[in-house]
Amino acid sequence: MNIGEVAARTGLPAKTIRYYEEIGLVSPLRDVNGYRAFRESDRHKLAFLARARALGFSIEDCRALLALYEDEHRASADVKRLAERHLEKIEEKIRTLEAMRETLSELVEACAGDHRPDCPILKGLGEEERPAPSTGVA
Amino acid sequence: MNIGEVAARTGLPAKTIRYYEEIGLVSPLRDVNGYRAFRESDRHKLAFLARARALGFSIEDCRALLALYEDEHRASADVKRLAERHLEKIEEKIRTLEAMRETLSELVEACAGDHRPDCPILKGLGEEERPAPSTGVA
DNA sequence: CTTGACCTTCCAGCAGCTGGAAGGACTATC
DNA sequence: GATAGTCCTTCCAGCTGCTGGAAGGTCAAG
Repeated sequence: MNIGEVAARTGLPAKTIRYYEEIGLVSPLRDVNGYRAFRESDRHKLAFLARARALGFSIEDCRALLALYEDEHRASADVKRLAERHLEKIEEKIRTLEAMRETLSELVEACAGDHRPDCPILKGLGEEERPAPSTGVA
Repeated sequence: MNIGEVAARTGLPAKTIRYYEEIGLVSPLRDVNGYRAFRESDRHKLAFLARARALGFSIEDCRALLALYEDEHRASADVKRLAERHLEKIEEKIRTLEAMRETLSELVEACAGDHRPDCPILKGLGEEERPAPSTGVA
């Protein structure tokens, strides 16, 4: 199987597959003409990688997952630990993004979006943080 | 004001401030000793940038926002458009991450996480996509 | 024999910093 | 005046995970 076919069947760009070989995630054989010769097992590994990447696992996590995948004597606890840590990172990212969305959508809603220069978005970005937003009652 | 003080007051690392100068986001003066001499306006700009970056705006968006900020004849519509586009990207990212979280948390929950090798997470990653999950009824 | 689609390697670049080396400048203390 | 410690400077390299492009080899069809 040449790289083009593997690319088509895994959905990974050929460039990416070459890169994965370079960093040692797959090791296809070589034909006499120098072309990479992928076995079924290579294609399978690449498909595994594609799915792990699609779940947001880092390359190093993928490497670890692949090693566990190939290790018949693995403990599922090791896999689970890895996945849980990743899940937490995802949740953390979601929280960060939701905070951004919250702030940003407030600003956007407050902005007239017309020809005038007054703009709560720029105002919000330009303002020094307030020491304490008191109610004005001493 | 030296870079250290600006860093402390904006929360930006000195390295980042130097980088922002390099890419033309700020242009502090220089003392005779070669040290950067930040004016209040520089500090203000950097604080603006820090907040815009914290909302996830790209550097190029920040550059545009800064230009609008400094332009008294801007139209708030331009700012709003930029912010809305960014908001959409954030929402897109959130959706992607939530899909990941969904899939991943299902896998994690299904995994015993013990000493045995059987692991739904690895199984999920290793499986070829099904042609059609029929009910078995022909 | 040429065309075109494939494949190869290598090098550069993206974003947005971050780390480290090597060295100058300033402040305080002895 | 020497020394120590902290600040500042520049420059270069590296991080993640690819992606694009140049220059060239290979193969199948006509």
